[in-house]
Amino acid sequence: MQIGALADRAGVSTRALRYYEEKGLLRPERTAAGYRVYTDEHAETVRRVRILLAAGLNTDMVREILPCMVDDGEFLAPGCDDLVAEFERERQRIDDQIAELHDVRAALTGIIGAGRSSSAS
Amino acid sequence: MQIGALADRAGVSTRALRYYEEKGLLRPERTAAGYRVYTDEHAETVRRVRILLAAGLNTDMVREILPCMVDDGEFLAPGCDDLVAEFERERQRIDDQIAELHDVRAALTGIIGAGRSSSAS
DNA sequence: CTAGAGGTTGACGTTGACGTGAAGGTCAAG
DNA sequence: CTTGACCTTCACGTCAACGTCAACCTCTAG
Repeated sequence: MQIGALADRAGVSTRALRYYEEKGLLRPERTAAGYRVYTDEHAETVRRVRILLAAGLNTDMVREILPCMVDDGEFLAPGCDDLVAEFERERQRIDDQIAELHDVRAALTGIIGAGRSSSAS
Repeated sequence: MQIGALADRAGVSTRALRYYEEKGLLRPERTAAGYRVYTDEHAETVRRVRILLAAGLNTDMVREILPCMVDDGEFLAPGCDDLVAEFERERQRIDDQIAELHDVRAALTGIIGAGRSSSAS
């Protein structure tokens, strides 16, 4: 699979895929001519990258987490033990973020609800 | 209250306060010399601005929402009716974001838990 | 009156995740 | 053997929410 095909399939730009490689998130093979070649595993990796980035992690964190995300989640990849503390900090950050989002959501709901009642009056 | 005092009290930089004003989120009075003068209400507004920005809204959305956030939340300020649809889209965005965060949180928890069990082995 | 703390308006710098050409190599099709 | 789609590597542009620095003004205290 070449870069364009993966881009279509994953719904991202080719620029993004090259960027992910530049940041060490993706390591495609190369043809003799220098063309990037991707596998289905790369596609799965891209899916995970998108989710992690969308959650507010930066590429450095994603690069550290990716090798620790094994399919079954049964045990940890070697070297991931040392990163647990960092992951816990990140999880705390996410919890804070979720709490803030709930607050804003409640505020919005209040406004929207008030809008309904005021438009009904 | 001058800009430095509000900055200390609200835990933000003076630059941020001037930026909020530039974006129309804050309208302090001025002394004859041109110094900005803030009230307790401005402090409350800044608190709300921080929360909304932290939740991923941009200054344009915050500017629209702020006048709709009345203290009791009982009824809506005039002109806010028209924005309800926009607020509902924003709430949907927040819901999506929360869902994504929960996914990532679960993934992190899986990794952290696996780390514990593997380090115990 | 003078120092110093704090205020003012520009205006350019920063960061992260890409967008957007430019200039050129590669490859299957006609 | 050339067109056209796709690929390559630079390398500068973008956008939001500020940070930072410059040059200058204002107010209070000693």
